[in-house]
Amino acid sequence: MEQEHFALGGFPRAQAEAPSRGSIPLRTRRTDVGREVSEREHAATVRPVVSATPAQLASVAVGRPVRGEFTYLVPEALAGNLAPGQRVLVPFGRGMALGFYLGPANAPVEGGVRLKPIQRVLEDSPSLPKDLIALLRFTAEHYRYPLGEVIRGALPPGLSTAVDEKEAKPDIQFFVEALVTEVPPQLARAPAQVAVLQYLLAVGGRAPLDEVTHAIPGARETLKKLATRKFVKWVEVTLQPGVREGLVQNRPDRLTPEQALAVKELQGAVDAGGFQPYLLHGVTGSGKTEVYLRAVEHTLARGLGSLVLVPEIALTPQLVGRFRSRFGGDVAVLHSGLKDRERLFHWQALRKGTVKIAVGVRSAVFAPVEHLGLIVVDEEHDPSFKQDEKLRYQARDLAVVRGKQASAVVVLGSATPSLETLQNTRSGRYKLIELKNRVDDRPMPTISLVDLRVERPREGQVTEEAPILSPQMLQAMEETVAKGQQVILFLNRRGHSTILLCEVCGLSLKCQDCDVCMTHHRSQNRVVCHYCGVAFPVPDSCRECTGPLLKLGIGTERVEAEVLERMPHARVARLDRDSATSAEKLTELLASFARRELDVLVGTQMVAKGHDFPGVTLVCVVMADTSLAIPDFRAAERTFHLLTQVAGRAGRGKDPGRVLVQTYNPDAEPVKRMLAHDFDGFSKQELEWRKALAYPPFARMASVRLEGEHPEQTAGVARFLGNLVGRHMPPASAGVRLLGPALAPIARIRGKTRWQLLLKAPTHAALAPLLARLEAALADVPNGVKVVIDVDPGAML
DNA sequence: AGCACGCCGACT
DNA sequence: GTCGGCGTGCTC
Repeated sequence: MEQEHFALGGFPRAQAEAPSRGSIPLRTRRTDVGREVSEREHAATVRPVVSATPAQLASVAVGRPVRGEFTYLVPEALAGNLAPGQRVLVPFGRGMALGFYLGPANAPVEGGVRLKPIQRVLEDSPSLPKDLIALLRFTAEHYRYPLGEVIRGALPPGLSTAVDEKEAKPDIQFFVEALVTEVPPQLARAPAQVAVLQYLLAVGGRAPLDEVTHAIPGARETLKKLATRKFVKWVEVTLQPGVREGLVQNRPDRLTPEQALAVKELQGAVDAGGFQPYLLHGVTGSGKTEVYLRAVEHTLARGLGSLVLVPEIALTPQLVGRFRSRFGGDVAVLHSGLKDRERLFHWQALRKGTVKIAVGVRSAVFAPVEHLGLIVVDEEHDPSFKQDEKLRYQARDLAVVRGKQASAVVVLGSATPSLETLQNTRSGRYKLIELKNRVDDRPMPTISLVDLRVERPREGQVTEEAPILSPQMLQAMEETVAKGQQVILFLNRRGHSTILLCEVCGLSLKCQDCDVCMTHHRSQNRVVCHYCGVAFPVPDSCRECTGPLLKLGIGTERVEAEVLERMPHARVARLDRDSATSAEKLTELLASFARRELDVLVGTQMVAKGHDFPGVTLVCVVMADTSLAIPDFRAAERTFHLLTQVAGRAGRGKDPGRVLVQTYNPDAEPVKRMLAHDFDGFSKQELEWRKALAYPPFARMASVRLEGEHPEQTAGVARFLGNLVGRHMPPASAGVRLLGPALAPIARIRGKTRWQLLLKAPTHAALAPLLARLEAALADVPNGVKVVIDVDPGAML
């Protein structure tokens, strides 16, 4: 408001605004005919006559964190040579900046700015294809992020700096190829070589060297040994279409009737051309991946490109392997481990159309796949599709937008679809394809409940030694291991005990800088804050009153310890962020479990994701309650997803699976419904609840998060922004609601006070003007307070 | 993000 | 009296 007044010179709005629209920034000038015209008019009437071409003005996104597009003059030498999507060098501020030519600008800039000319063009053919420009523009607009930064972030590092075009070095890539079809017995005493060879065989016998060395550390040396023993050979491959002979050996001949129908439907849609979104709702183990593969195969045969998004490559090596083994060099696998040069190479290969399939994590939604015919989002409900820093985009949502812009078929696949996608299907926007049965008629696992209120009486004392595995669970584990089958134990909390409570004064040990309890990690003999990472030796008494500390709340470390104690003969490992410290460690642990070198795997949600371990016949949920109490409107949905996904790890091989769920809340909706395999019932109920309270998918949200050193100042800014929203609130009929400002659920992290505001509205369009206001107001926020706007937020924490 | 301009403390 | 602290503001 203050700013508006200042800009308008204190005139009453009505008087000041009308003339300002057209003429404020324009000086007048005298023309040949002696008539006074404004510069705007001058530009419009005289310039085309004086100099030849009308398209002398270029709209350019500058690769700096500044909002909006900038207008530049097109030097005569470049006129006609510019193509949208080209990287250009532009004078910006005092120096030069990387820019992206977006197209001709139609009007000169207001405010009497003297335009500067584009310095030069950095490449002959545009790095950005046209349809990507549209997607990136949408992204910048929707998620309120500077367009130049959005573009720069989408490009591989080699293209996101102002250097001249460079061809990615290798048009060849090193592959390694297995010369045997199974692990030869003479390797029995060389586990490293076995591991590498097994990886190679698992992905179809051939893989890029980089991929293998990324998956298995030290594989380079191991491969050299294998090569001298003639078990593998090195191949130089020119990445061009048609290098996939002999790569289709794991293609099943038969599909289930459901799969066949799904494939037929998708192939038909690809043939028909045009935008068509689908939800592929298939129970765990129903063979969704094979449906994707067939659809991609068909799309490729039509000469069209495919884009496949997966939640986390490290957790889905099998899926990547299947794409690799089916399509060989026609696939670009885009993951975080790529080196700059590889990234650039893949980008250019896709851009040139020599590689037509991209498989990757959320950022791959911006991969320059040419002639896009099909987009697949696997495990579409997975929260990792939402980026939680900088540009806070939802890759699954952008995939649908991209599909629409490119007139492509979009397949969102999941066993537990998000309620957003489900609602889009119910409303008829997406078509539904269902896979209700598992492949080979494998039964769904049987699920049974252990009511901890009954099964684990407190016996009058709560101690560190109180058992956490019920007799039923232990017995089931014993039976399973005795049969040579495998067990997964799931608990979504790290550490040994999660609360250290003083027996005398009742205070629990909290982090000094964060508003959370410290977790005891016994293996490190330390207490750790899971938010800021601070750690120190376990205190033996209360900080306040020196009373003795009680260790409450269980984590995976404690579960592991108990399994080791109760089943000393079993081979046990733990999989969580503490044990899988690197991507390599993680793959190694998973591979080791897959090779059945372990009987029991204890883990956090890392064990829940799409793994395919045929040996697992028992899944135990140690405590289903951990994610129920989180103050987030999606807590129930998350819990249901997590439980269903982890249960889905059971019985994927020839032996039937079973699931045991321990809980203190057997009547909680997600627990009850998961037990009954009742996805429809759960989602119906949950959707009703969301509708009643106007939460997504029946509303759009944006959250404004503040974080600041000084509690008072931060609170002040939160109130300021709250007032600002209040003043610009549209009429009540628009249905926009402001919740807060309020202290965030975790009010302090790393010593910074946190506040948040939540905006809800029936549509994003109703929200957009408010967000624009907020964004403009951020300039007035003092430096000590950081504010971010999160459009379509994932978690509320 | 850079890189200015711009008003208040310790130094030749 | 100057050198310089980093607080706001702009970059076509």
